[in-house]
Amino acid sequence: MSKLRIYQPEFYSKNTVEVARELLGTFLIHETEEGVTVGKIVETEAYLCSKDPACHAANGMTNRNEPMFGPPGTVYVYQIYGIYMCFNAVTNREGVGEAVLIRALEPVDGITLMQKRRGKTTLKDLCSGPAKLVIAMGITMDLNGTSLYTGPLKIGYEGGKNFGIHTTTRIGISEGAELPLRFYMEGNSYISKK
DNA sequence: GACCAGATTGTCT
DNA sequence: GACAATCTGGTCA
Repeated sequence: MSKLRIYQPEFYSKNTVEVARELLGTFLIHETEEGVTVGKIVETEAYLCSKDPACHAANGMTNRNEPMFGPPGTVYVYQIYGIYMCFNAVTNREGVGEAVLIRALEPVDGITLMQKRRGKTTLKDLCSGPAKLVIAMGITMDLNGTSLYTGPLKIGYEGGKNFGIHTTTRIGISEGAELPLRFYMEGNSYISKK
């Protein structure tokens, strides 16, 4: 993990679908006082502003989705169903309102800390869902609006990629559910759903 | 294994 | 006042 390279703003400034695909196989790193946790991203979803009723930004900027309209590489964390939270990486350009939802991670480092936070020991249960990985990584609303290249939460990569990418429809939404905007790493057993 | 109901609260209409 | 980019734990097979 020592030769991880952190993605710079230019990486997030591209087409949202392209960023969602390229994020697969990269590493999410969170440095906290409790310790460092690292997970490999194995599942993502793209949320496009235009023609995507499921996107929070589809109906313009509100108090909640304001970070989505920030510069690319901004962290967008929001609470859902009262008790859970989800983590997004803002993409495209400032003012557009698009982002990539991180849906699942494969635990890489700081696993005992993840197990402590989750109250579970099974590796596959630690990060196999958007709300689970937020808990395992120790992500909170404090990170909302921070930067993925200067803050404590970062995304980096190492080496090349050698795996297939599956494209399917998204999960857990009522509108725009037919759009093929979910991507996951082929053959990985840490995704949220097969 | 599959299916289903309940939890619980910020945000928007 | 209704809903939401979910998870968990229960039941039934």
